[in-house]
Amino acid sequence: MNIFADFQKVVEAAVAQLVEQGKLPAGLDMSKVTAEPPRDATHGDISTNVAMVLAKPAGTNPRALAALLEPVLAAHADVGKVSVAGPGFINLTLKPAIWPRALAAVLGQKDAYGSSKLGQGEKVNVEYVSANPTGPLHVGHCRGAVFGDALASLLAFSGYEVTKEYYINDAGAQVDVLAQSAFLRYREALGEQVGEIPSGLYPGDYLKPVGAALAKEHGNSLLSRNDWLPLVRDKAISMMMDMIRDDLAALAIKQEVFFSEKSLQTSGAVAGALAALEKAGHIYVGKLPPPKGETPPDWEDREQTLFRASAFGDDTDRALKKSDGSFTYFASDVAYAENKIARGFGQLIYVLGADHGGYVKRLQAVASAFSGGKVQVDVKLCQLVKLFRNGEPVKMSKRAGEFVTLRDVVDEVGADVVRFMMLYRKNEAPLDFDFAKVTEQSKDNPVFYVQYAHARICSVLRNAPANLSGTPDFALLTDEAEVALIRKIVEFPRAIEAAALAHEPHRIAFYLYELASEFHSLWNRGKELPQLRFILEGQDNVTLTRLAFLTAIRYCLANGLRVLGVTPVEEM
RNA sequence: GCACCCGUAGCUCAGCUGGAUCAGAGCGCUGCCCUCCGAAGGCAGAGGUCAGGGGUUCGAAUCCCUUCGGGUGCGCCA
Repeated sequence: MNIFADFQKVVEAAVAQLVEQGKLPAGLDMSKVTAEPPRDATHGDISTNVAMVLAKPAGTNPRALAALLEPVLAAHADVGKVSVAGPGFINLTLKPAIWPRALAAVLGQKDAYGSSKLGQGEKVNVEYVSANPTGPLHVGHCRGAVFGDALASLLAFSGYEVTKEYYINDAGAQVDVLAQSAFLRYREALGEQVGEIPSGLYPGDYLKPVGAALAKEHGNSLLSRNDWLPLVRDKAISMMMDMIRDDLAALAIKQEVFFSEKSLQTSGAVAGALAALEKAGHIYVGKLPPPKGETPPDWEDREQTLFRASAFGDDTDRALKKSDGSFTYFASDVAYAENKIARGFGQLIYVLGADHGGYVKRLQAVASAFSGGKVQVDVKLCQLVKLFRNGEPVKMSKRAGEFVTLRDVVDEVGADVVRFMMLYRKNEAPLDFDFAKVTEQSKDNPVFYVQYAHARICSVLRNAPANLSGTPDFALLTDEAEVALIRKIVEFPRAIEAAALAHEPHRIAFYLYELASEFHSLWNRGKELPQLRFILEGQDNVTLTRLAFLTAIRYCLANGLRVLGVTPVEEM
């Protein structure tokens, strides 16, 4: 039950009724009409802008239109009072009976409270992480990983059919370097002294097991073969991907599709995709102008095979083949997009690092070219995470292989903390992550604060006497703090829906923080006003009511946390 | 030079896709609240020309233009 969505329909019906009576013209655009909680709760329970939005197209003014709508809305069974305020807001105060019904609905829906059919089963592809399979994930990958995963589960919760996907970059030069690095470790495993790993190769110890595995599998037979590279490469990639999957599992992330870039090339999909574009007239051979301003010193003016991305909103056309005729990385992306679209996705979401900003338009251009503009592409760019330890920035040197791995962070502070903190900020805002702060058990730490609210509720429920008699009666919840919480509970589905539509999971994190805050506030009122406590001896009806009330709050907290992939803990 | 992101309180950031006593939260600062289900909390005070300027309309922190300031990226790397 989402009373705001419900009342939006009520408002629309009221307009339709007036149209039918000939008091309003037909064909009014309802898309900007909203029904939302008013900023100030004293204005009522639901506020709609219908009169202001429709006044002009209806050829009247907001106050007059509001006056027309007022009696129609007042006739609704759940509406207690209608008032017109300000420039033409219509405020509805609902009859008190609606709240017990709303709370009862929450208790009935349990774990499903907040879920919806918003997406109507539309197929959505969320691609995230997609780190090169050349080593373990590092902190930089954390944010995109968590963000993508939370967004995927948010969309699934909202009625979309979501596929979580990882694109394996197993076709470029970097995996040959990986193979060479692994081969060195192989020789090392056979007893050779390899010394310092030459620069340009991957120095990390994590390739030692790959070398050992190769030695175990092949003995020294690879040394005498000159075709060892593909074999070593495949083994190394496979072991790196196992490691990456393990890293992701530590963050409770499990993607279902791991899509190989190489498979696109070997299967001919890349050539096929280019042929399709060619046929549609989106490809030509030509020269790109050098970038404005400083011309790169190594600039050579050469002909390339180009995609007419500029026809689809990109700044310039994009190279599909290098000057030597081989495919660019982007060509694989083109084939990959074609593949995704062929699989029937209506929306493609890419979660990328902020350094891929220049890539957004060409991805949209490709999808547009293949789908005729029908498939939507949303690229979510995640800004950098800055690590701190007690206020001091953590230094990382990539050259020396001294980067902080994702695993290091998760091992130190726990998956729940990492996940919540990564989501407690808009994706396009940079994020500071201080090891000391995020593990602190105080209200300064939002993860803790929200979890604490949930644990406190569980604590009360544990302490409740078993043999209460009577029935809950939500009409007994009349204190302002209680009423505020009921409103907040009722808002939950709306918060989820808004977050899903905007592809912004951080909104849920903020909602949960606010909900927790209202709860802690009510709790403390119980210190000053003992009659507000949850468990009251000898007043079973009140106690039962408040326990049911707490349970409803708990569903909001737990369901919201679950969407974010954070465990709702019962004790701390 | 071009494109994208950002600019809100001393600090870190929200602001529900244009709404109303709307300028908010947390930290920090000042002062309060445990005989009581978890004080691991809560309440109150001080603090901002929403970077500057213009425009769009009933209405702008939010949309458009522009200036300034910060970040990222910019043919064949992946």
